[in-house]
Amino acid sequence: MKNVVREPQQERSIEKKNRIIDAGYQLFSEVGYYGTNTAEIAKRAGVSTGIVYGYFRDKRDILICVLEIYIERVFDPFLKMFDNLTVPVDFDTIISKIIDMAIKTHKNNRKIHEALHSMAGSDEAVGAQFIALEDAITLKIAKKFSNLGVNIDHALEKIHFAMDIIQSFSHEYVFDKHDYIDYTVMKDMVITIVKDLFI
Amino acid sequence: MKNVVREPQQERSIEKKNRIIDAGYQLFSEVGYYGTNTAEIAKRAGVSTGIVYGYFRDKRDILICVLEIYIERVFDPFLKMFDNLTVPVDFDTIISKIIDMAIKTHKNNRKIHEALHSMAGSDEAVGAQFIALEDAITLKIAKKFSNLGVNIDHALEKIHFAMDIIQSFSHEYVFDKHDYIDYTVMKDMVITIVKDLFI
Amino acid sequence: MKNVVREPQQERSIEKKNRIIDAGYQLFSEVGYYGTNTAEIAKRAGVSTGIVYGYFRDKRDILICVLEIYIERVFDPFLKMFDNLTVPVDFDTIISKIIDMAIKTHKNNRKIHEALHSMAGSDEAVGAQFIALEDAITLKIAKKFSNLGVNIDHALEKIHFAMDIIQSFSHEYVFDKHDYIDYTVMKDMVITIVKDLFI
Amino acid sequence: MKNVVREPQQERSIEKKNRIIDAGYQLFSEVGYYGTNTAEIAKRAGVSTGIVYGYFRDKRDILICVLEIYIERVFDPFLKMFDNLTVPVDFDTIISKIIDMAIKTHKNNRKIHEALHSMAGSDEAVGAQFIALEDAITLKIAKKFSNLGVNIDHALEKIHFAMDIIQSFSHEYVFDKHDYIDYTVMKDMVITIVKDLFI
DNA sequence: CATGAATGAGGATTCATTCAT
DNA sequence: AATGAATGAATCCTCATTCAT
Repeated sequence: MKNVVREPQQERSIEKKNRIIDAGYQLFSEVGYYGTNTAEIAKRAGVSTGIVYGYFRDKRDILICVLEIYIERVFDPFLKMFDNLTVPVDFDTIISKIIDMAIKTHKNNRKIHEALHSMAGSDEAVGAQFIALEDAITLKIAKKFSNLGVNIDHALEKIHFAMDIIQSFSHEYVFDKHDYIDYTVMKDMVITIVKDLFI
Repeated sequence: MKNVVREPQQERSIEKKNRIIDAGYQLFSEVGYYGTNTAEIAKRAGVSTGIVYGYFRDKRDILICVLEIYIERVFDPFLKMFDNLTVPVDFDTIISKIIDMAIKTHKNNRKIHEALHSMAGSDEAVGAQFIALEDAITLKIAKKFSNLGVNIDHALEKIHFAMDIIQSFSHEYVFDKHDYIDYTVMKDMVITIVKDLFI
Repeated sequence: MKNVVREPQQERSIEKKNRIIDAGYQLFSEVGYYGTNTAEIAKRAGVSTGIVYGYFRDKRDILICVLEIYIERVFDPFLKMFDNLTVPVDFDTIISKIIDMAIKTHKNNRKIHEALHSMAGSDEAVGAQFIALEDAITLKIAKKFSNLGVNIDHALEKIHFAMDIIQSFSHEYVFDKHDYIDYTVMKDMVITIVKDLFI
Repeated sequence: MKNVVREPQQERSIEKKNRIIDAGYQLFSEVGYYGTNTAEIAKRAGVSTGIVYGYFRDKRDILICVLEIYIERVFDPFLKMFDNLTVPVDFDTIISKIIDMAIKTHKNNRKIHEALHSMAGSDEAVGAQFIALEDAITLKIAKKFSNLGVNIDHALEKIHFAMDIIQSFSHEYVFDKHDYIDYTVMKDMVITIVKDLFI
């Protein structure tokens, strides 16, 4: 029974595992998955190369954990925005808030976002995680509306697509920086479009 | 003077260079940039590994050329759609056509699209190319409208964002396949939204 | 004073040391010396990896102990067969019995036998042990005959060689399984040959 | 199609492949399979580590090739001894010759013999090769006798077992060196025994 | 005595790139 | 211009052994 990955119970161990994930997070952000080697991760985490394999099956396993952290960090606050929603839904406010948050998280995580997304194509599990995430968000929001008694035609399609648009815009906003674009104008466009979808 | 990359003049040479690019195109599509090695590219192209470095500075150089071909293949026909545009602009028709074409090119090039996009984050030149491309399209379309005497408020922002939405949807359409989504419905949403932007 | 190997006095300790040896015995049998790692030995023995080095200098030291156990288990009963020998020696019976026992022990210990023998070539101590063992057996049997007043020309050579033949046959019998060989016939050949040596 | 092993056509290449095999042969002899690393093999062969994997799938592949060479070197001359056999068979002479040759080849190849045999237990292919070899020898000799019109009861068992005995003796002769054994006496015993088998 | 986390040297293998022909 | 053999640094991962607790 080789390749057994320790499931750390000790506080110190958990902290060490987290340090490794953090190091991976940073390095994948900085130089991408393929630009990072395990020795570097270990060094950055302040541990030996060997122990990395005490906590993770392999390098890819670190990637998966980084992905989990990323999702937690980026999407959990996003989902929480819908917890306090009340009727009548003030779409104007919520949409604006969501876009602001999307921009903010994109800004704070732009490099790791790129790095992870670029793996989605080649690594099945990573791709699946992203899809699962979109599903979770779409379904959760739909359920929320349903619970509030708000009926929306083609709710799933609208929610999903609104998300796509917002993502796309946030990405645009944070990365591309086409200098001929007035992003304030564009942001208003997004708000209008998304609002129109739901009202 | 080492590392001089031959600019092939002979027909045979040009054809050989293209074969290499094609091989790269295929392999990057199939297994991604990091999953491909130069020996494999050479073999697929029917040339020796050595000569690859006669035509290309390094492996990345092949990537850049593949990217060029990709852009040519995918975006040139896209741009041509606007050549025959006449006033009054039939937005309904043109938007529908564009979406159909976007879906079609996404379908035909889904793997290479993934592969190249995943490089945009880690390779500056690749990222720059994508941005330049978006610029070219946005500006060309804007100019076309201008030439036709069609005045649109915030034309650049609208065109750019319309493109983003269509890209996003095409991607969604071709890749994700969330089973709870009715993509026909979504497509109509996209058409409506984009039309509303311009009318 | 580092690296001092504890000589366990406590009963519990002795039992623990034996458990480690047993674990080594099993694992060396199953996957060979190089296919076994110390962590696995510790786990199988139900002890920590660290304490293994409390009882053994290093991994090889476990091997040596396993070898001792092996010799004890396999050859002691063999030697005991000669204890009750009486004159006139009934070679027919004793040879037959010895062959049967050799086959039986080979069968019961085939894997560890392989594992240990394969180390004899590369590890001097292991090789020496095997030689010492053969010496012990040969000399003990010779002495027995001498004590019984049985005189045999070139007794040492005959005994030693008889042993070789029987070993070789047992090995053949248990391992090779050439399907064109009738091992019953072969066994009779062995008995005849060995008998002829001594009568 | 990765991991393609060059099948060298060029003279220079064949010579290089042989140099690697020879280096493996030597090193496996000197320090065993597990005591040898590929870098060392490459160095000894005067090539780079990389090219080793141009000629061999992996380290084990080198072992297999070494085994082939070993078999060729050791057993081919052995088989050739039977080519010129005529009736009536002079068992006395041929057996004596075979034993002499067996001793000689054992002497010349004692270390590699040990190294390869020690792998037979853990590597299925190596084990199978040894068995196939014994089969080939046994069957070839049997056929020879048959072709010569020499009829032997239980020929296969006798030939096989004679081989076993000779092997065993040669091994004894070359390796063990129990100092109380007179190997000249023992050799005569072997000759007598084997002769008695066939006459 | 005991634990099991930690170490880090070592090893097999890959692959972008160069070079002799 | 072309070949493909050759290079060797780099990488992932293992595991015997040590050490803090």
